[in-house]
Amino acid sequence: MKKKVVVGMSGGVDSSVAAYLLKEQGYEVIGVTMQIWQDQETEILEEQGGCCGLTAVDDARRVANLLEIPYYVMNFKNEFDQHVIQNFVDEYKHGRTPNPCIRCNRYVKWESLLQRALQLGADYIATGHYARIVTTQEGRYALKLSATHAKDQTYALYNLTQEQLKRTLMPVGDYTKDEIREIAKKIGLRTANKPDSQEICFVPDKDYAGFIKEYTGEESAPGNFVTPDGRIMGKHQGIMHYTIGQRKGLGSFGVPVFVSEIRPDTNEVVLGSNEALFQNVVLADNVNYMAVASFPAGMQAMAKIRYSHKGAPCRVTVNADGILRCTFEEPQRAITPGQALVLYDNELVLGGGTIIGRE
RNA sequence: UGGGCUAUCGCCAAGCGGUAAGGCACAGGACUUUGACUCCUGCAUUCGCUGGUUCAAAUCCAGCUAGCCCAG
Repeated sequence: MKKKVVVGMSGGVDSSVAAYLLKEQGYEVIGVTMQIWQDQETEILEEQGGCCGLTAVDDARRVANLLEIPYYVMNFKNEFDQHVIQNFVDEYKHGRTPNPCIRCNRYVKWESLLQRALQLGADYIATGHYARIVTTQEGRYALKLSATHAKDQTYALYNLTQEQLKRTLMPVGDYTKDEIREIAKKIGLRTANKPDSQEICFVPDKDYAGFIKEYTGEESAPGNFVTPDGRIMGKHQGIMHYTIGQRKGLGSFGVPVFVSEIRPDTNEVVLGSNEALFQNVVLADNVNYMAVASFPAGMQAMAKIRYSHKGAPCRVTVNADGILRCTFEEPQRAITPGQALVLYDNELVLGGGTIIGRE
């Protein structure tokens, strides 16, 4: 009997081709678009290529018709609000810089979608992510870099659980983006040239501080820009407008200045030179183990501290409280609390955690 | 009220008679399934104002205005 798979279809090229490939491979494919966030404004902006709007549904439905697979739209707005948006807002209010895509993947795209898929009698869920899933000799599931390292999305997926990975297929991870577009063109997908999505999908105008203000109904509290030694340099608009390493929007001080620290307790934003942004040690919590069940003390790894980070060699130790300590060989720029630390062994994702501090 | 000094883009600042450097900020674009960073492009027909000298002035001269400092 054919294995059944639910494919999360965004209407974009990648997930469309994923559905096609799985059908070719002999799976019984069901297409699903997750409604996670939508309002009048985003519907318009979605046309530039988002992941969760009306045109997404139209495009996905058309692709499903073309592939002759069943297609459903599922509502995950509550789950998205609860696990992604609320956390996003809360993190910013505390002076941290969250990566909502990571939580969306773990809690919405996987946890909730997988649950619904299983209810439909599916064996797997699948997406159009550029990553591969492998099993280790110890029988663990782990993400592996996609065929094109340039287009890799493992960073945003480090937090998936063993149970989730066990039931996941990522068929486009074996191809390059160009190959995927070729396939899309070959099978006549009208979305073959649709641009890649970007920006936070629920804040398409990039004004996330404005979004938080609207969502919470609270004004952001202005405070002081200060030097590392406490001298007041000016007024800031509220802590949530800033992130570590930021240069734009701070005002003129004669030389470039960057946000080096955010102090929610005193509502201060510390400004300093670019050089002051480099540090060697990252502390992280909520560690998720992927390719290995634990990290032996002093373990060597390559670590990424943000999505676009190329990765750098480091040594890792986890203390009794479960706090991960990662010491880089070379100082890294703008280690930012709230972002994820993801550890790699060559192409394999060893695991990762949420950055809570640095030294 | 005498004497001296200074007035060039939002900020800092080159220029010293030959037809307005640069930095910061800002704007737009590129990059990017997070926030940032980075990169590219743009940004004073005009030099406090008014006259004068000169082929030619932000650059020299005079007056005016404003700010700063010293003396009263």
